[in-house]
Amino acid sequence: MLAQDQPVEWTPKAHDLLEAAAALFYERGIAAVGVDTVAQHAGVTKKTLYDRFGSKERLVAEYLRSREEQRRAALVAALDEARDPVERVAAVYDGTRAWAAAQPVWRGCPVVNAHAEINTAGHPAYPLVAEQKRWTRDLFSGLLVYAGVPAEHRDALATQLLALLEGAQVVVGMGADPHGFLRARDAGVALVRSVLA
Amino acid sequence: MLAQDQPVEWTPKAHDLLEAAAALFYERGIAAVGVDTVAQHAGVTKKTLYDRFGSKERLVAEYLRSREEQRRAALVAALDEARDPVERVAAVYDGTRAWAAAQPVWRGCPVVNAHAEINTAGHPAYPLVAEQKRWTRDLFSGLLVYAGVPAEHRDALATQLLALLEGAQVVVGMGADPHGFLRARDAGVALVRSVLA
DNA sequence: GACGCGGTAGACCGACCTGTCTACCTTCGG
DNA sequence: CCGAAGGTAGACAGGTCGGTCTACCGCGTC
Repeated sequence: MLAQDQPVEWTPKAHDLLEAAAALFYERGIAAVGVDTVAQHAGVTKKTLYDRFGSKERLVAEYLRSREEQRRAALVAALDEARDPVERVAAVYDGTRAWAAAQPVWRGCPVVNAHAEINTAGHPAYPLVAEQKRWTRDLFSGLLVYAGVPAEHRDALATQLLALLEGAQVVVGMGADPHGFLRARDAGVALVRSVLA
Repeated sequence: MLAQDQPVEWTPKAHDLLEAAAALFYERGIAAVGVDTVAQHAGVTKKTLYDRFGSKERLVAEYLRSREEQRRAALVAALDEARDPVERVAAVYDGTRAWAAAQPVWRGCPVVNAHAEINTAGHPAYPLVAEQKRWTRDLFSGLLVYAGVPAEHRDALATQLLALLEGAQVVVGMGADPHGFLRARDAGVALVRSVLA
C-alpha cells in the first residue's frame, strides 16, 4: 500500500483514474461508487489504483483537491477581467457559474456533497472540506477591503456574499432556478453597493 | 415485505425506528448507516424494521418527510408572530434558525445532504427532494406578493431569498460563520426593502 | 381458549465492499 | 542484456450490505 503522506505519483493511468473517480463520485455519490467501478471506468486494474493512491479515501481526497483547484482557477480567470471593486465581487459569481457550466452535470458544490458523506474526522479529505469555505470567505473579505467597505460591515457582508454563493450552487443544483448564479450576483452587488453609499 | 405505496403503520416501535434512523442518517450519512445499526439503536429487531417500513429506501423517505414536517412547523410558528410584511420574510430565516438550533447537531440541510447521496430517480425519497426547494421558493414568492413587491421583481427576489436561506444552512453547517442565519436574515430584509423603496 | 398481532432472537442468503496477492507482460535506460 | 517500473489479469480474503426466514413469546379480544 502507498504510504499515507507520500505524494501520489502522477503516471498517465493515475490521471485516468482521477478523472474517472471525479466524474463517478460527483455524479453518483462517494459511497455509492466502488473501487472496482472506478478502475473499470478508467480502463485500469484495481491493483493499479491501489499502487497509485493506496486507498479509496486517498482517491476521494485527490478528487476534492483537483475540483477545488479547477474552481480557484476559474475564479482567478474571472477576477483577472475585472478591475472595478464591485465588478470584482461580481466576478466571483461569474467565475463560479463558468466553473459549474464546465461540468457535464451540475449537482451542487462537490465539497458540500462530500461533507454530507464524510463523518470520520480522520478522513484524509476532512481538512480540505474544512478549509474550503474559510478560503472563499477570506476571498470575499479581501475584495471588500479592496472595495473600501468599512471594517464594521466587512465580516457580516463577507458571510452574506458567501451564503449567496453557496445558496446559488444549491439552488441551481436542485433545479429550483437555472439563473441562480446571475440572481445571486445581482444580490451580492446590491448588498455591497448599499454599504458603500 | 411491506407494499410499496401502502402507508406505514405507526406502532410505537415504528416511531422508535424513525427517530433512530433520522439521527443516524443525518449525522453519519445515509449510505454509511446500515439497517442493522438503525435497528440496534432503536432497540428493535431488523425484522420489525422490515415489517414496518419494507425497505431501507422507504425508511429514508420517511426520515426526510418527518424532518421537512418539523421544518415547516417551525416556519409557521415563526410566521405567526409577524404581521409586518418585511418581518414575515425575516421570520422564515428565524424559523429556520430555530429549527436548526433544535437539532442536537447541525450539519446543513438534510434534503441537500440526501440529494448528494441519492442518484437513482426511482428512489422513494426522490420526489420529496425535488419538491422541497420549490415549496420554499413558493413560500417566499407568496410573502413577496403580500409585501407588495412588483411582479417584475418577484421571481428574481424569490430566488435570491432562497439562495440566502440555503446558503446560510451551508455556511452554518460547515462552521464558516455561526451567525449565518442572522446575517442572511439581514441581507434578505435589505434586498426586499430595496425594491419596495 | 383460540387467534391475531406486534414483537424478539438469530440464522441465513447472495451480492458487494475495500484491500491484497501472485504471475506475467511490456517498455525503456544503462 | 538486464533489471526496474508501470501495467494487466484475476483469484482471494474478510467483512458488511440489504433483505428474508423460522421459531417463539406475550397480550388483548372475540
